[in-house]
Order: sequence, then C-alpha cells, then structure tokens
Amino acid sequence: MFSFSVEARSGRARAGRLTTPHGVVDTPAFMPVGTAAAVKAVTRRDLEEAGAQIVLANTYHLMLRPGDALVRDLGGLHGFTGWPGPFLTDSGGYQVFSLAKLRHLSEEGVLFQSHLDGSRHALTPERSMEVQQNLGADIAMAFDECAPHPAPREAVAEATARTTRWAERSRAAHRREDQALFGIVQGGVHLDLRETSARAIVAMGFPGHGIGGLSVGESKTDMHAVLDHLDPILPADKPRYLMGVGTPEDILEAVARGVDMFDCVLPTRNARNGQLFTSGGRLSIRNAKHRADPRPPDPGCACYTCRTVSRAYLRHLHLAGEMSAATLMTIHNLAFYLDTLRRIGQSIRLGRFTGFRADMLRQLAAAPEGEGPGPLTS
RNA sequence: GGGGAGGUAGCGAAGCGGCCAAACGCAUCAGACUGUAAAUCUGACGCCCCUCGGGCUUCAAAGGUUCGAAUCCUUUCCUCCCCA
Repeated sequence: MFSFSVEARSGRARAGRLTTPHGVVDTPAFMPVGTAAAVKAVTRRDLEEAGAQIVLANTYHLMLRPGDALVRDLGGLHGFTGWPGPFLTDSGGYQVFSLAKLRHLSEEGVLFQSHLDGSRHALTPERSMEVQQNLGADIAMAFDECAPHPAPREAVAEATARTTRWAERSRAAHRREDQALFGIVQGGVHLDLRETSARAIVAMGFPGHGIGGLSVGESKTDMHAVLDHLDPILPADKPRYLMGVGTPEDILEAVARGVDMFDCVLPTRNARNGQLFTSGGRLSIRNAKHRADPRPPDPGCACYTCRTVSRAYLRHLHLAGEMSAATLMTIHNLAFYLDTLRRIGQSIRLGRFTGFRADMLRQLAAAPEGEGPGPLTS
C-alpha cells in the first residue's frame, strides 16, 4: 500500500517513486502547501494542470476548523476536498514553533490558544495521531517540537529529546495501516544532536523520515552541514522529507544531499504578495519597471498564466487588488516549482544532475539584461 | 443681489499663535516573506546635503499684527450651499 523505491542516482541525488494508496509521487517531489485543506487562491483543476502529485494539509488548523470529526465523517480529506491524489498532513508540530506566543509546552504536549477565537485546545502526540487518522492523509507526521533559531544548545537538546519521546508515543498511538507515519529528526544546527536524534528515530522503523527545524533562520552553510551529516545516517531506501524548505536554490542544494521531498509556502504566499519565481530569478510584479511590459511573466514557462497574461496586466491586477492576481501568480509559481522538480528528476535519471544544478543556480542568480528580476540570493 | 461654509503636501482630510515640513487614510515607490495567525508586514513619500543630523521653500495670493503665523487682521482671487 505504501512503498518507496530509488530508481536512479546522480552523485548523492536520488530520483525515485513513492507509491501511496491514492497514487504515485515521483521524487524528488514538491508538495504544495494547503494548510486548511486548500492551496490558497487556486482550485483543484489548477493544481492538476500545474502537475501537483501530492498536497500538504495541517492538523492544527483542521482540528480547529472545520474539526477533524467532520472531515472524517465526510470521507476524510479525500472525500471532503475531492482531491484524488495523495495527501500528507503535518502534525501541528510546526505550530508549536510558529504560535509560540499562544501556547504552553509540557512533556505531555502543547496547550494552544486558538488563533481564531482564543479558545484553548490541547495537542499531544496521541491527539495529533487521532486527528491525522481522522483526516486520513496518505502520510502522517509524528508530533514534534521545532526549536527556534537561534536558541541555547540546551534548549535545542531538550526539544530534540522530547521530539524523540513524542515520536515513540506517536508511533504507539498510530493504527491506520493505509497511512504511513514518518518520524522527524530535530537537533537544530548541532551535528551531534542531529546524529543522536536521527539514530533514535531511525531505530523506531518509520517508513520515511522528516528533517525538521531547518530554514528557521540558520545559515545556508549550517543547513548544508546538517544535510551532509544526516545523509549517511538515514536509511537510503526510505524517503527523506526536508520540511518547510524552501527556495529553488535550497531545494537544489538539498537534492544534491540526498533529500527526496519538500514543501514550502514560498511559491503560494509570495505569489499572493506579488513575487514570482522565474527561470531568471525572482520578479516583483509591483515594480514600476513592469508597468508597460507586454511580455509574459516567464517567457520560458508554459503555464496557464504565462500563456495568457502579460507582466503589465498582472501588475495592474495585483495593484488593483483583484483576486485573479493571486490566482494567476500562484498558478505560475506552483508550475515553476513543480516543473523545476520534474527537471531535477530528469537530470538525475540521465546522470547529469551535477551539471544541471550548476546551470540552474547560475541562471537563477543572473538577471536578464536591464529589466530582469534580481538575483535569488538571500 | 442677500446670507452661509470653505480653499492644507498626488488625492481625501486633521491642525486653528510656538511642541508643524504639518496627524491620519488612500495612492505611489522600495523591501521582506522558507512543515501559512500572512491576498500580509516593514520602510520611504515638499526640495537639497543625505548617516546621525542639517539646510532650504511651503498650508489660495498679497499685505499686515506678533519675539514667533497654516493658525489673528485687511484686501484680492477661486470653490460650494441656501434665499431671491
């Protein structure tokens, strides 16, 4: 029902295939983020046309609204949304980090104050598993604690140890056999903590592994060092999911270090905020230089948006606050990410990933003459 | 013709003797965004030097009162409302 196979390698980069109850996902894969069981601004048709193979949703948000019992009664995420492909649900662990001001942490779990109405809700490994099993995604994530960065080493060590204990409890509470449960490695930027965490999580026998706690403010060098360190520790025959990452450059670098799966809000959120990811780097549609530019957002792109609208029109729609601006730009950004991942996979299968990666990084950093978008460096 | 209310930065609109280059909103310009409390947030926004800061010119126009005026007085110009 759930399987993963690596079909090609190029250096340490892997191309493979993840089989789930609701379909196959080619890896390396990008999962559009649909926190509230919806990828913001777009429809299922847009997702299918852009080539999405799997979508992510969130335990915390859906538990609060509309409630996991309702989703369960309507046939789980698949029945509820109509999305026929695979889903992955995050455990709510990230909200322990992002809603830090609204929660109280203990060994038992986390007490949240709802960001919607202030009401109090508990999330424990057991409750997270219950919610995720009600939601019925193809892949569930263990309930973890994502430590902030920077943080004292002691705090990271404690969060990491707790994540390990919570992983054990998550595993014990997880029953559904048609749903894979991934464990999550924490440890911040400390390689020894990462190693301890990874060995403990791997020993629990999860069918896949999340790498959490990165892209929270640490340097690229630190992130790469963590991935380099983890590569030989994580079982090669199981998928590795780098949670919450990232920019196109981040993804290229992570694939080069053996990562198979990604998710990130950047393509969708930035689209709504007027930023497009293109083969020539980032493009801010608000900028006055696009005022009368008749060219498509990305001349090298075949998505619906690039086939049908100009930069000038898109800029107008965005400045005018038209909803279609968010939709059109989300369609493009998702198409760009999905297409990029597809091309990465192709290059791995052809044994040419190293060259592809170098070319792509150069392309992303080079702004086309004059009116081009700026470099993607952060 | 008579009576009334006004003219403030790109627009709208506060201010009504010093703390005013002038609140606030919009528009504009730039930036940020990494397991989504985000169709959000931050900054700039009279001109010049431009780093703190400093210099210069403004609140319809001209003249005046005052140590000091967007704020008070006089005249002019221009809007809007009501009555003939």
